[in-house]
Amino acid sequence: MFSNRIYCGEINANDKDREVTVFGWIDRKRDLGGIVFLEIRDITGIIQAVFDSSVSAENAELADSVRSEFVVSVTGKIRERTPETVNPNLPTGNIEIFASDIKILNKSLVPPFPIDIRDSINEEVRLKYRFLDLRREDMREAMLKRHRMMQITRQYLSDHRFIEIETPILNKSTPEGARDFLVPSRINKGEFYALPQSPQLFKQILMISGFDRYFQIVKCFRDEDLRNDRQPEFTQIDMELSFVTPKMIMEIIEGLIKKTVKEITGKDVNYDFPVMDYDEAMSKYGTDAPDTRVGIEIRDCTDIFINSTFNVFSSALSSNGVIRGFAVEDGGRLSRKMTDDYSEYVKKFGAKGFPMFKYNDGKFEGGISKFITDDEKAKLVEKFNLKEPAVVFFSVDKEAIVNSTLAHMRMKIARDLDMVDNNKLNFLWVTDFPLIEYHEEDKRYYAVHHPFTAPLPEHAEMLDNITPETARKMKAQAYDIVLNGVEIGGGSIRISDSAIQSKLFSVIGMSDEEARTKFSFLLDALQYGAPPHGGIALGLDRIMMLLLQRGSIREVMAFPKTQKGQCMMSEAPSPVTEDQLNELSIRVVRK
RNA sequence: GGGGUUGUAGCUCAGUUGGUUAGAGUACCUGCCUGUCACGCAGGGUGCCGCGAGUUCGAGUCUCGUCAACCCCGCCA
Repeated sequence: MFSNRIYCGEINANDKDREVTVFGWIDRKRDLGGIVFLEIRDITGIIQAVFDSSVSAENAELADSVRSEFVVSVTGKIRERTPETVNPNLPTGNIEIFASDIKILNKSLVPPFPIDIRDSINEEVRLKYRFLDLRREDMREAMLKRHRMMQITRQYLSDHRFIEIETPILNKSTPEGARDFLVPSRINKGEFYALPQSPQLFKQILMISGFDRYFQIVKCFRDEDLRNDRQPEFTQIDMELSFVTPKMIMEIIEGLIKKTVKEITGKDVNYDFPVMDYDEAMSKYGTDAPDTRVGIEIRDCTDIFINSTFNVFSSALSSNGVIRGFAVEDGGRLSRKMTDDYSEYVKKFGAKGFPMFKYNDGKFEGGISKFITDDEKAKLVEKFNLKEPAVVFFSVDKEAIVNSTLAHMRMKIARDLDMVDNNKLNFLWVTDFPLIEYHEEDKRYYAVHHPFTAPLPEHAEMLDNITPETARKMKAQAYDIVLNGVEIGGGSIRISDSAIQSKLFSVIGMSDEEARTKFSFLLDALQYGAPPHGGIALGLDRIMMLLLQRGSIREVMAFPKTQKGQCMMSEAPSPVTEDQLNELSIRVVRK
């Protein structure tokens, strides 16, 4: 019965006079009495079928009896529409099926929300009825393009000699980094697997095994709080290569990205991805993932105000703070209300305020301008290259707060003033991340990327003599790829010198025994002829989100979870039976 | 753990200063209609105003609490 099927969206004028049968859902019905139009939808698109009661009253009556989302088969002859009845809004709008038969294959309840229009519907309802939501145009497009991206990736990487190898989902827990999802072991009572945060250790093992280029499109799991670009399970395009430099990896990734962007969006990315080191990104943009679509840059003004008598500035400077700011050439569009709101808004970043002044016709006005000396004014004009009417904002606090505040406000103001070009795709490599970071509260160092990341060769000896200050200066062979201010991937060259590896472990406060219990198999393997190697992982969901210009990665995932990690459709997570718990020797403690 | 926004018909949303019978569009149901394509026309209200307390003669509206979704900080590479 289904063997002579043709897809709705694939019928065209060349099929004229052909008798076809389509199978699909009722997208819409227009009953004009003696004539009934049905729009039939399948995975490829929509086609109109016509039922004329003067040809078959029986068929027209049956067509009239269908409702939205009924599943039908329609048989008939393809014919061209007369010019005045062509629908230019429909890809198949120049033709239609002149139906000779219709069968109702299944009925449907009235759907809880419309399938046929691109209206924004409450996400809670969409997620509960995801099976219906996925029938809608936006989701269908997202799923088809996501499939396309995975196909391109597999083809491209295979062409570049990468081999796709699966790694375990049931894994060993390592308390470094994000929280693990744990899975109790029935056979080994009291013990747990962890779901992988990434296949990091296994892909390094594969290098040692001689598979010199590995890749995998793989689910990763992190039990952390959610955001619009963060889900507890997400998909990475993970890879690892032997005998490579960062430059080689970056070239391979650029090739893949450019091909993907072309296929998914039709756009050409005809520039080499700029490379910026971490220190420059932090000083100009206050973040390691700058959105370079916005030209506003941060400038350090600490030296200008070193002798300032303005209390806000002087007290911050006396407690080791910094003063940084940026200028917005706003053409007078920033209102008093907006700047007032901003000084409230910055509090979420830990800032106490958001001092500003306006620059107009060579004069400083409003805000803190009366606390600025003529000498300071001259220096500020030069520092920010002030010419046009502009507003200059400052942040004054500890460096981390200043960076965070300015990074966020730079983007917020740009969005408020409509200064962000949504058609741009600004890719950027950020390199030379710090290798380790000192945590004030814990009084210890942490690996910024992960503890197998190699330092820059010329910085390796700094490991012998680490202080919180020198730690900031020791850089890693680590690189992130950023698109429009979102980190879409990152990786590093790994340590293959066991002396450096054990030094690094000791610096981050991990004893040999501790390292051995956590990573024993990798440390063992590294002693059996480990090739120099490195890798990278791309966030598939985030890339799709950005390329399709969707507001969250949930829009490009078939079955995402809510912010509380729940699936509205299956209602996971859920309690389990006492028997199941007993079998696992687990008791739930209720608080 | 914290801050914010939202929650009224299946869906999208309005609802004034607290005022007596809670509305619009759409969907849905019934009928009419032979070239529609967001078809049109006529008729029909299908409601736990998220939930629970409180204030009040009276609460969709005010207060407190609570739940959920979303956004953000912390957290997370």
